[in-house]
Amino acid sequence: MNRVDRIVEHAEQHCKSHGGRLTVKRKQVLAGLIQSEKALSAYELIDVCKQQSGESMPAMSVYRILEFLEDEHLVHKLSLANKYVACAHISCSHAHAVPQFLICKRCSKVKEIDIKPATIDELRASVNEAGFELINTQLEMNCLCEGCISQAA
Amino acid sequence: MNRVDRIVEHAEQHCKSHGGRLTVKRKQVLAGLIQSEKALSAYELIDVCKQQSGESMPAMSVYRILEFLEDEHLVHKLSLANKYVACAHISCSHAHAVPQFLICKRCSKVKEIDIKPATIDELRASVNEAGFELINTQLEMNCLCEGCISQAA
DNA sequence: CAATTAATGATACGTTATATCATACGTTTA
DNA sequence: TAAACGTATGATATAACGTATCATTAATTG
Repeated sequence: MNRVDRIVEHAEQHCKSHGGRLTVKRKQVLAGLIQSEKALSAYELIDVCKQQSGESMPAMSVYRILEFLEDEHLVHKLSLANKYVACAHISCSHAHAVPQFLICKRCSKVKEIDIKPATIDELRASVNEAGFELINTQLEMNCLCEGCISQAA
Repeated sequence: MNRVDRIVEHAEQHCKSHGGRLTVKRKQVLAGLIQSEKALSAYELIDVCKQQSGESMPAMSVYRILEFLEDEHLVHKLSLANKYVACAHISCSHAHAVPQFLICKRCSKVKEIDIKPATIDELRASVNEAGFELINTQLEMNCLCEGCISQAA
């Protein structure tokens, strides 16, 4: 079984464990995202699905499915790029904190990292000093990835 | 002269100082953003301009003008909210570091803050550890503002 | 197996943004 | 001052992104 299938299988177990159903369509979408190894827009994902399965996938379905996958924490929406990316930790068994995302502005490769809690605390303190309150700590940062840095050089 | 006009005047001086032209239309757009004291979508801004001037402003123009104002650092685009906000420092004479934005998810009020450089450094270090490189430090964070916090309570 | 709930299909529409070509306006300069 | 040039705006079309709604099909449960 290949990498993608293994992850999808984990995802299915995850869903089953609390009554969710990872249907064929949903698997297609998730597999498309995992396969591509980068963030895709909803419409790029439609193309990927079409290529992989032959049949076309209506935009409406993709959005519905992405919403489901987000609720299941299998996919993250990246607002900075208006794209979606498979969670990097689907196959991990332990719980994960809110992740932070490094998004390559050039090739859309995404790295999901955990920033030191102390740094997050400092951030939150700065926010509170300003009278605001963080409602989540999902930071998204525009970056260049290793590959694109060396290409640019 | 009122607050908005004073800021617009500063903006005009800023543009003139290096050959930019803050035309009537551009002033309208900028003034609309300053007036509203929160982030607006391009189309909300069209409505505001229409109300203020009577004549309608084509979407194309607003986008062009927003681009100009961004280039002049008079307006920031907030990707997290798909909205635009007037720079909080137009009237300041000193140079500013890259700002960070606290965006109230409920009412679109925006606070532009400077996070402690040390915190930014830690952030950048985390990013570099992951093999990526920050291409800018404009963080955008989903928050609740003071007003909305107390309302929610 | 009927009833109910969940998922998908189909269609339309709303919102956000860009491409392109034409027109008007300001400057410069001959 | 008029031609020439660059900048700004108008007008129109279309691309890209996302949601609303109702119908239909599939799965689950009583």
